[in-house]
Amino acid sequence: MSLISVILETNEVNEYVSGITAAEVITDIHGKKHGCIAARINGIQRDLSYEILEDCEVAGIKTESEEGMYILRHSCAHLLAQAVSELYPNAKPTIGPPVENGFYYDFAMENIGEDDLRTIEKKMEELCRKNLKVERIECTQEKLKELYQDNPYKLEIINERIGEGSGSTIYSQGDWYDLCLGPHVPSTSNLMHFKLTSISSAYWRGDQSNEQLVRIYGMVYPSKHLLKERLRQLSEAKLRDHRVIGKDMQLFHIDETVGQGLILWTPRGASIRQELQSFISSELHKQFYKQVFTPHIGKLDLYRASGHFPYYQESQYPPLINHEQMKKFANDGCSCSELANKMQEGEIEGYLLKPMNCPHHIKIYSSQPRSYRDLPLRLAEFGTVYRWEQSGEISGMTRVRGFTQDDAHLFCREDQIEDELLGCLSLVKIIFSTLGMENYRVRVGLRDPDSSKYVGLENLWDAAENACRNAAKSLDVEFSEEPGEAAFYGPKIDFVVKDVLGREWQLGTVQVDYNLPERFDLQYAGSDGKMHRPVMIHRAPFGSMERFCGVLIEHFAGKFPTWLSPTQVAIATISEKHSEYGEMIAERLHVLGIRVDTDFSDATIGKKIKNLRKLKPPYTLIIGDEEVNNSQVSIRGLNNAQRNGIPLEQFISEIIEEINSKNKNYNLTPKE
RNA sequence: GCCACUGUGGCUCAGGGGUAGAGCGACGCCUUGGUAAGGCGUAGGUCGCGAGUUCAAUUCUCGCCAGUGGCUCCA
Repeated sequence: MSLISVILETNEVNEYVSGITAAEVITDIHGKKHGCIAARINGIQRDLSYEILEDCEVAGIKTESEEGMYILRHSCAHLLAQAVSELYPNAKPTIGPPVENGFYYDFAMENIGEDDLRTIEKKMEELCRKNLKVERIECTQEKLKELYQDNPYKLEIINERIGEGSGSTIYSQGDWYDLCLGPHVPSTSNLMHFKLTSISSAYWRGDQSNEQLVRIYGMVYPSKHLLKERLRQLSEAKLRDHRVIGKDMQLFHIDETVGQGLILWTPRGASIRQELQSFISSELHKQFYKQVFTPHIGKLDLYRASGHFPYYQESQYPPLINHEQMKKFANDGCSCSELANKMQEGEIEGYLLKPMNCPHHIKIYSSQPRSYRDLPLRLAEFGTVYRWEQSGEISGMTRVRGFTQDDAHLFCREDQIEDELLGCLSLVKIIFSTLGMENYRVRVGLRDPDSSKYVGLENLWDAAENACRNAAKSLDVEFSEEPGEAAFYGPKIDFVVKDVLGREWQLGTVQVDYNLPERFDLQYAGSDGKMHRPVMIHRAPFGSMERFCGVLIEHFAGKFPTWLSPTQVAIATISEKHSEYGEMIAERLHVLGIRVDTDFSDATIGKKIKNLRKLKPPYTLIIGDEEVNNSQVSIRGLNNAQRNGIPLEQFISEIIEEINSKNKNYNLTPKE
């Protein structure tokens, strides 16, 4: 019996008998109620049952910790798979990892419905109550292949990841086991507080050409309380959802008779968009951008030249075919399938709803000779584009089929790229910081060296990727470099935010493009008297007005700062005899360009306030005898704070200053 | 596009083989009320669309459309 030295989290060193388990060490340090789910031994996650044979460092992993939660989720995924295997003997488990906020498990099995989830949950509860011990068992590759002879998915993993002659581990609980490296909770009884949340299809290994699997999602928490807390959070998040708020506040409307993914901006939403566009336009002016306007369609040949039509044909609205050619096809007895082929082959003439603004802007560039003195040329347009997004993808304002980019194309010399990128990024920064959007991540999308989808010369790609990296560094924000995330024509810098449900959306983007100038043979006269090829930068700091507004609605939970708010001032009168004064105020504010909503009805003041609150006005003016007699207003904020007896003129000058400064609650934060 | 679920007045939702109900909102009357629902009344629905089964379909079946959660895709 030999002694080993164990370094604890506190840096103390204890001596134990070799063969002691991680659990015993942790219990020795923290007592029986240590709240640990697993251990970290020499930095490696281990089961609590792990036997310690040599000198090492030991630390407990608390269940509530991020690490602990992932282990809990992972174990619960196993529990789910066990329940499914018992209820559906033909189901073949594939993989089931923990993910942010929960876990999922993919099965090759018959399709099941939501009711079946409840049955599976019951089975899982039953297995929890059985208090099954979760055990780690070492297996050779041969043994694993034998265990999984009926499961081609597991066999695929075994063959790929586990070398011949070596082995791996399975984790068993009761009669059931799963190929897994662990670690896991000690017993199924640790997994009582779970809920299966949804069901979907998924492709084996995420590849559309592979077999479709049934994916079951769930969540699990160490206590009933935490599970309930999470469910409460989710239902609160729903109230913040831009689709819910958009309806409540009448910001936009989507009508199935207009078309899927086509946004109708109603007056209130339109006022938000208008303010944002004015804001960005003024910033663009400061950076010497030139505003242009271009049509919503362009000839197919234009998009053949740009490459968009052939490359993205599946995700565009079908072309608008010329009448003449249609007639000719009809006379020739062209069948539908022949027509489809002609479209595929590009043998048709007509127009395309523009999927991108760049070709139009390029034609503006090349509409006259350019010299190096003209560069950089920055052409900006709120350009509306149309893309045939997959029907299952369309969602609210964040994924739509017609959207307006705050687009611009910068035509510059190669030596200007980095400065131009910096200018673009500063624009994004100004916008995000003005709106208080701090929770974004920056992604530098690079090419995937193994993929063939990218066009252009390697050395140009390298230069452009370096320029993006350097520009991103200037942001002083952490960024990730992601191979395979580049556009097919060049690298890019994306700004990504999360919505209330935790889904990520790309907003702003800055992309370097050597490809289109080449395709359209763009030129400028250099100082050397020779012709040169400019480089293009595509950039859209908002991304699209639709998506940005959707995200912004959630960011503010509908409570927009005064400069953006669809209703900037609401007015409610105590009784009808105050209507005249109310009208007068509304008129004065309206003339000053302030957006006002009123309620002068005969309802009680409490009711009027309640109703007006649905519009989420930053300020509600209450008008009664006091105010009328003294030319005052009483101001009620959305936070219910109150300032009474403010002279009307003072309120007007204060709110105008607040709006102009784009500050929230400037000088008008009501006293507590 | 794929899988699951959902679709009932403007909104939120109940109901369910015998052609529909509530609350809020709207409108009208009463009330003239000081800070998150005063009272009474009225209007408003081919129960997403189209077929089928049935004596009878909003309810059951099928197809389509749209929405929701995922998967895949995203210039």
